[in-house]
Amino acid sequence: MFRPPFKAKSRRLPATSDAAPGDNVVSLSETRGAAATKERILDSAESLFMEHGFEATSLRSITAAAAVNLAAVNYHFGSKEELFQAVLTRRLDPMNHDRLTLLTRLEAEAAPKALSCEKILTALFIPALTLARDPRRGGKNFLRLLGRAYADPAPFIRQFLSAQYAEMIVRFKTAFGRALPYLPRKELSWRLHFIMGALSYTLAGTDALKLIAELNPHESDDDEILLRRLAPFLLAGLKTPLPDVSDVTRELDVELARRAKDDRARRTHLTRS
Amino acid sequence: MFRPPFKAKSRRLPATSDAAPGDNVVSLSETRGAAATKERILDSAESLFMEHGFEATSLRSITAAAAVNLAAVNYHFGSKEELFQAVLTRRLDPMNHDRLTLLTRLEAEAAPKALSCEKILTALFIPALTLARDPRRGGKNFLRLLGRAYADPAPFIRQFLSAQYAEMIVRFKTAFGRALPYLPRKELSWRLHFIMGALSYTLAGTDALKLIAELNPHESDDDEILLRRLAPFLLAGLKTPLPDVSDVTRELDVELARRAKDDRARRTHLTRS
DNA sequence: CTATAATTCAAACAAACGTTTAAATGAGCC
DNA sequence: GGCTCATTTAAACGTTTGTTTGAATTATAG
Repeated sequence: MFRPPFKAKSRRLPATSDAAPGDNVVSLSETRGAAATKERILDSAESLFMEHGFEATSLRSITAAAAVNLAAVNYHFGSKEELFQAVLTRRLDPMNHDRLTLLTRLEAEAAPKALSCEKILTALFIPALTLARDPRRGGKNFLRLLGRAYADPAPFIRQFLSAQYAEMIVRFKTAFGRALPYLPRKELSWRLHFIMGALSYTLAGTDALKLIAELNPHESDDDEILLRRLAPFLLAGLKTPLPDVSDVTRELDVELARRAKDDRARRTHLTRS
Repeated sequence: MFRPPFKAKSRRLPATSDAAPGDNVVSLSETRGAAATKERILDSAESLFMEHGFEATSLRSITAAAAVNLAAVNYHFGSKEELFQAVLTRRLDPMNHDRLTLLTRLEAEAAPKALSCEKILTALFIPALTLARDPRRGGKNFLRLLGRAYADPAPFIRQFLSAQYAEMIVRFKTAFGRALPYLPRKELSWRLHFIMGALSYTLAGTDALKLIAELNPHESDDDEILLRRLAPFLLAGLKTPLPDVSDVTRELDVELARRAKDDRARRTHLTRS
């Protein structure tokens, strides 16, 4: 009997994991015990969810890769959805916390002057890069998984990500607002939206576009090079003057007007024939 | 008996659809017949794939929404995967063809001078916008679906998209290369990658980030406004000087160095204790 | 009208899915 | 040692999945 207490916030831990939180013993030489089982499941799930997506990854493939019993997922996490959230939380939570900490420190260092956009963007990028470069954790896998989760239609994923990102986004938006006081708040919201989109999309590393870039395989795997190129690109967009004085919107208007005219012409031609 | 000939490239069409290709009779007042069945399936599949993704959408839900028999999908398209490809092809093929045509025309108009980045970006955006605004076709649904397909891990989707985009990407890359001759080809590849990513991500319209933008609901649905904001943003990034003289990379280096130092300090502290 | 091929239909298929069950196993405490 | 939990295990649960089948239906051609 004895139903799994997976809903309990803090249940009695097994003997193998009585290390205080904060110690980085993680799970070295820990090959059995409940905590080790949970971690093996999380690791396998992370790479399999990354590779095939949430729906297309079966619990059987996860438990097989983790060398644990099928029922272990439901016992330790409750359900497949909760497992997925646990996979995301494990790395996303520290990363976003890292971002906030770094932003706060940089703000304190720059006080009383406002932080530059360069430094704010740095606070956004560095924690992601740190995660990607950490060899202990499957950081690269995770960032890909995260990028995919952003585009996943499943409601529970979207809800979860919104909640996870909400606080961080607000903080960064006010920071950027201070750095770009001339920029209307709504325009800033758009640009921040574009930045987060480009970041998550780029880190997802969809190889569907690898042929666009003609990159050396090893180079496209280096996230540092990637962010080093992405950051100036996004920063230029962030700092650009308001769109209503831009050349490109004028070109858009020209073509839109031409299409409208063509459309009218085609319509009258059809009614006459 | 009479097995479905869904592999035959051009099989005899039913009586209701003997219109020559190119006529835009589409399927008005066509509520029965094989062609109408195929189109109803495509419409339902488009919106359901958009809403739930490929894996999470069942053939039963598609056929129910289309009011056709369950077996109709396998009869007319062969399999679920082929149906998905048909859904993408139906709109993506004309849209990319439209892009190439528009680019060619603009190049001819500007000859012998090189095309400006603004005009090239226009050739990239206008066909997508035209598709989105066409009320006859579920353009908006489709663009969302497309954005999601870009992030889908399924191999057959990635392969398919690569093939669909290959030609168009090459043409646009050479056009941008002519407009930005000072820019190294590899850097251009990166920036084009970022542009395609931001475009697909933005058009996907993931509402996970709606709270970032604090937008009016109706405003976030207007793809024209969206592209009007996105275009100047991306254009500024495209035209920005090389990253090795950028301020933001310097800031990235500062923080990376600091992290490396902290890391060394932490390591020595641990070995001493 | 009749023959013939194309399409639709209800039903069934085997396989895979997430989840649940109850017994077996394991380790820590008195 | 015996007791008590937490954990693991193998098996089965009931659904749902994409696909196939063969007959019924419909439309076209001669």
